[in-house]
Amino acid sequence: MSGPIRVLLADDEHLIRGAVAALLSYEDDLRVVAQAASGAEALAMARAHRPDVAVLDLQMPGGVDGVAVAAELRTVLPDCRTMIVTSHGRPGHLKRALAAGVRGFVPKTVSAQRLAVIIRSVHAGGRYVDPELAADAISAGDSPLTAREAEVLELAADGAPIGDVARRASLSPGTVRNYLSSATAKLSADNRHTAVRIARERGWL
Amino acid sequence: MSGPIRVLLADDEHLIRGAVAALLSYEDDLRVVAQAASGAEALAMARAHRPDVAVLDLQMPGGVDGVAVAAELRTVLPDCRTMIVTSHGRPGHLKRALAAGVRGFVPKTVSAQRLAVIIRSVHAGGRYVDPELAADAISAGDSPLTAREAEVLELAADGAPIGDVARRASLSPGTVRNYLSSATAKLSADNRHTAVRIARERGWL
DNA sequence: CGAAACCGATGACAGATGTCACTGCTGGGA
DNA sequence: TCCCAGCAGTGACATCTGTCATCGGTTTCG
Repeated sequence: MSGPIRVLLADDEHLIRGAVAALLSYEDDLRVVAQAASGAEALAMARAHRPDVAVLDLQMPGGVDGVAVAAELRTVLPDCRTMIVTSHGRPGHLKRALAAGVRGFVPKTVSAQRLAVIIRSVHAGGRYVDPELAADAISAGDSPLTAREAEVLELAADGAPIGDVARRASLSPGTVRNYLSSATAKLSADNRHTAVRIARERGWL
Repeated sequence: MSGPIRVLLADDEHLIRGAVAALLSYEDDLRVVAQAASGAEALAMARAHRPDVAVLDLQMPGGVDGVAVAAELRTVLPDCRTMIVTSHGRPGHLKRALAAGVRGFVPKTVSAQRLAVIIRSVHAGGRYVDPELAADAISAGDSPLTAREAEVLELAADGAPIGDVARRASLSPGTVRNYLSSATAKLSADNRHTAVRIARERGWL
């Protein structure tokens, strides 16, 4: 009753994008109608080709990552289902993705056949989250950090001294120290640097 | 006068590995004779199938990365040319790779067609290094860090306090501080944490 | 041999950092 | 309404860190 599923593929790695496109083309009911190498390009392509499903790499150059694209697509093309494919499956990414309306979240370790199956499932209105990533996300739990704590920790992530962080956050150095101290305590880390690492691992940053 | 080029493909991401294998199979003179999802598996496969060219992902699970595989292959299968494919092209990786006898170093942003061309070139005895990565490596230059400085910086990379680092390095805390201080100065960083970041970026860690 | 570089360590010092207590202010929620 | 959590700040204190000078030992190179 309907034509093939129209797929948008976004991945900055040409080798992978092209190769996946080739493999998916073996499936009669899937058609890759557009490809993109960055988040911005993905949005432009989506507007132009109006795909049924957008398969997005999580990390792409240019600041606009897969989740951002998904969030934008939800308003621009509400009928387009989105899914994320990624190499590094941090729990927090999964949460962000689901919050952005993403319906599929899979690691790149899956085979192309499985990917095709999942694309069909997502297109049909289903959801799919890699079981292992889901387990990680559940065990990681919710972030205990308040908004400001996370914000300040983010600004301190590059290892800059507190003075710099305070200036960038437009806060008093003392306040910054307090936030970093409480964040460090909540993550039971030795100092803010390990706190950053832990928060990153948990996907809370 | 000779058969197709026998290729070993090693990448932990099944999606990519399978897809690249499929694309390379379009080339009449290339044949993917073995695939591996880890460094150890790659070595086993290489021993069993004796490929002409090994295409290795830089980062693979299990401690044995692409460069380690290449180094091992040089003694086990001296006739097998090796090349590295990677997503993150840090200058230092390139150096390590070349030192390990790798003859090709390309980012995953290349197309499959180009990869095929490069495989042929490497098999014919040529070398190929991505121009952009080469430029980065040259501009990054050699590491100014001494062996101990790099070692201590590595141990301090997780943000652990100096006492821990000293214990793990079996050094006096004072000595650790001195090494970290000189390393920080050489990298003109604010503190050891940013020094770690800079060294990582340059591939000196 | 002498010089230079690296390794390992100590001591001293200033400044950065982590921790705690305490003060206001604000916006919910019971 | 009161109470609590979060936000923003100050002050004080102990500790950690970064920096410097200095020492003795070793390798290596000219």
